[in-house]
Amino acid sequence: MTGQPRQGAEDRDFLAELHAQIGGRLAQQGHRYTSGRQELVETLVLTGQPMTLPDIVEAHPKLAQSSAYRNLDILVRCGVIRRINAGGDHAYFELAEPLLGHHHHLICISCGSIEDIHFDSEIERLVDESLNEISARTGFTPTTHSLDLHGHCADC
Amino acid sequence: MTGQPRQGAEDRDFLAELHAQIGGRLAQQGHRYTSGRQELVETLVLTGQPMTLPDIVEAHPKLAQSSAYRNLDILVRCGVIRRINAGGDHAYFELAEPLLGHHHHLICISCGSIEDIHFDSEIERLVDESLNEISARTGFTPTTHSLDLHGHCADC
DNA sequence: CCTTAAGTTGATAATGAGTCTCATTCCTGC
DNA sequence: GCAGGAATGAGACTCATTATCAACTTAAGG
Repeated sequence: MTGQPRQGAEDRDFLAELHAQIGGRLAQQGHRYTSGRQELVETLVLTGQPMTLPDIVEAHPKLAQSSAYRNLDILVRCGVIRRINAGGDHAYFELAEPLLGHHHHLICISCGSIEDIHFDSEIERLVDESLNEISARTGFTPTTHSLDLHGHCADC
Repeated sequence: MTGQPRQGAEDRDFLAELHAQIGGRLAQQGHRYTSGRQELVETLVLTGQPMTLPDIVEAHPKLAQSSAYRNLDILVRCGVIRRINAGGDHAYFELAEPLLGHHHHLICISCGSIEDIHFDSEIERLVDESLNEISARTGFTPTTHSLDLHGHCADC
């Protein structure tokens, strides 16, 4: 479901529904779902992997840098896009979890690339339990967790 | 062991041994363990929580900003200190896991504070298993994992 | 339609965390 | 002691990201 570029016929339906959902979310916050924002989202969906801003602009040169940054920020605020701080020069962006599903990342400490991975749901359940217990004990109110694996990717 | 400021008598032994270990690591890479670097380490140890560079300089105004950055970088390269990218303006620094033990973080998305937490070792074992399996399948060579909880701290 | 208000865009300027430079100072082994 | 390498600190610099602002687009009323 995740991690694959989308192009087929049923994926057009997926895109249409996604756009509808996102349009709703933006409207709730008094924002418009303009063509530039749609292209931003489609670029992320079609790539199927987290992208940096230079990645995005390169893949879609029509998007002005300043607008891309501004729109990514708005989409992040609206919960449509998630910003990933991998430690390199640039932040990475991908669809937010409500749209893409809960998952984690393989982060290469050599080349900085990021790949999505999915965990066994049993493990997720156990981790969630632990986290909830810790939250209850410390008065911390969790919204999400991130479990990322750092190392060297197959190419490095 | 972690998360508590250190001041007591047996903690002086801990510090002495720590300094010895770190000195060895630095020497291996042809670096000296100067007083500025020792103070950097002690500030982190005594605080017992991840700190940003402004935190460190405020706690120890003798340290010049440029030297602090340079020395943190060297200590990170030598595996003595770990850099945490929490997403805020500043990176956080803490003792590396070989010195502080494996642990995770509560990251407040309001005020940006970071607190150390420890997991049940059984959970850690299961997570490690999953991660190893994923690594084997994808050709990824892991060095470490990060499991952080994002949300609002008790004060926010 | 016309108007108006609000949202958006893109070029550009500004911000600021982190890095680099370099002259000076400090160590350390000989 | 002293020569050579390492470290320091002040300041200049880089560059990802944000803010600014005038021009443009859109949506809703009247």
